[in-house]
Amino acid sequence: MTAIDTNSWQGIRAEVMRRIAEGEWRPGDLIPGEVELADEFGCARATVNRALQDLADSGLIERKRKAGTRVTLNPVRKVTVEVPVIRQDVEGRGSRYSFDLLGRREMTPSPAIAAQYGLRDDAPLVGLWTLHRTDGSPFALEERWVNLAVVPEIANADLEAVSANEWLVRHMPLSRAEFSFSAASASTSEARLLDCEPGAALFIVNRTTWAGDAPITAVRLAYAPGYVMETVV
Amino acid sequence: MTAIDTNSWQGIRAEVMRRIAEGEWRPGDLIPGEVELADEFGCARATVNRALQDLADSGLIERKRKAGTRVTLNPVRKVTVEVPVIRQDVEGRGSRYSFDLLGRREMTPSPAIAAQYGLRDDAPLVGLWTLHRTDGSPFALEERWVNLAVVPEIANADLEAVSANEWLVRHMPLSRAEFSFSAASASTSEARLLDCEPGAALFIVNRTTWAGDAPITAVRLAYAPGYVMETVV
DNA sequence: CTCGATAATATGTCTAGACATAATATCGCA
DNA sequence: TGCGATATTATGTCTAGACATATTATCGAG
Repeated sequence: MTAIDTNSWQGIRAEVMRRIAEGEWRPGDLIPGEVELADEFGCARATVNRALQDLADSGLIERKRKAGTRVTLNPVRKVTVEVPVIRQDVEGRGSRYSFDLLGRREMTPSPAIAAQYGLRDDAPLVGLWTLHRTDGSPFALEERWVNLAVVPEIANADLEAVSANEWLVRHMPLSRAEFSFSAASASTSEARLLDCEPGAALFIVNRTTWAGDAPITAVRLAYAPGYVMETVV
Repeated sequence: MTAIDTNSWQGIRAEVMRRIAEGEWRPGDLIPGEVELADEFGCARATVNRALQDLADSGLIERKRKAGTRVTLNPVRKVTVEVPVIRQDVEGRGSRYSFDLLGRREMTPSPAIAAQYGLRDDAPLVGLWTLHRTDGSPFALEERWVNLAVVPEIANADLEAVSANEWLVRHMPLSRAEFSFSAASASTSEARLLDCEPGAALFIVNRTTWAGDAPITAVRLAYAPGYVMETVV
């Protein structure tokens, strides 16, 4: 028998999930307190606590001090997706990765960009346009700007050899990132580069990476038609 | 001073994040072991463990028994997004929610659907088409099928009064769901219903909900142009 | 030198008990 | 009755110690 022992926190989590899944505890219900469950499962309260905290993190239950724990009314709200580094995304599908650096331009932010990221309008930026390929075919089109005030060294980097993304990962400390996902129609130039019809629906990922208050880099990735992003368990 | 006490697990997490963010510990580096950190911070090892586990969950560090803990090489991979119930999404933006039930049809699965979900080809399904509105304007178009073998009662439900989604939330126990996100061009009928140009790029969310091995319902949501899904902190 | 058994080690988890904290319930007073 | 102070309670967190487990390092035999 490979069943999970019921007095491990994962076993308790599974049992609580089962009771919720089978309707024993219904959405909105108050479930027994930690001491009661610990008693039932014959384990320490801390173990029950670990299990319930995990379930609360995943949004299945809601907990409040003194008020107790209840099953969430609107179940699936938080979802985790993986936004892979493109190279790994491609290679993970068993294909060969390559990229073309299409263009590179020193620039200052447009008023909209300057306002959005709190940059001075004479802040030095580098704009980079890259086409990522899978087995030679277009995979995603990347439009990126990098804040030279924060990362001046990138001005001298050989971005033909290493993609800007990988360069930044290797040279900058980790930091906070914000993502958004949307859809957009391919412009004529995007269509040409991605080898699709103008107006085709593209999946768009925007990512901004920050170091403290200063934005390091902002990226817009337009995936070739057919790209699907899936949730992980 | 509202600074977080350094010997609470959240304080330790913050300190570890700071050391990573400021480059003290660089991507790929091995960081000190739990006992060493516990000693440095003057707390129990379990407290350090809690902090590091949390950071590992968020993908900032990677941990292996005996091998130790190191800073992740490819920082931002796991991202959490909220996929709200549409009514709450609309009302959360301060708008009035309404919906039209466009159509409803008893059906059996197409061969593709049957294969995908492991259904018999004579399994009874209900197909539902709904237009969700925000302040009267089209917001999202929903195409849904419900597995009548699992939820026979929905055949008699008044789905003009309560949307199918809310009915299911209220009557079915919570269960596992799978999501995918993509982009698609609006068909002529979709364009008419969503009040946009045919071919416009639509953001698509697919969701399948399972009870054990049996799929309960599958939904395809096509959002009106302009919809952006953002990550939560 | 290679391979398999064994030792060493960092993380994973559990326990029992304690105190902290937030939110609710209740009581007493005006 | 209304309201503020107080008690109660469920969860949140920490500790010190113990044992479990995965993985790596090492050592010995062939």
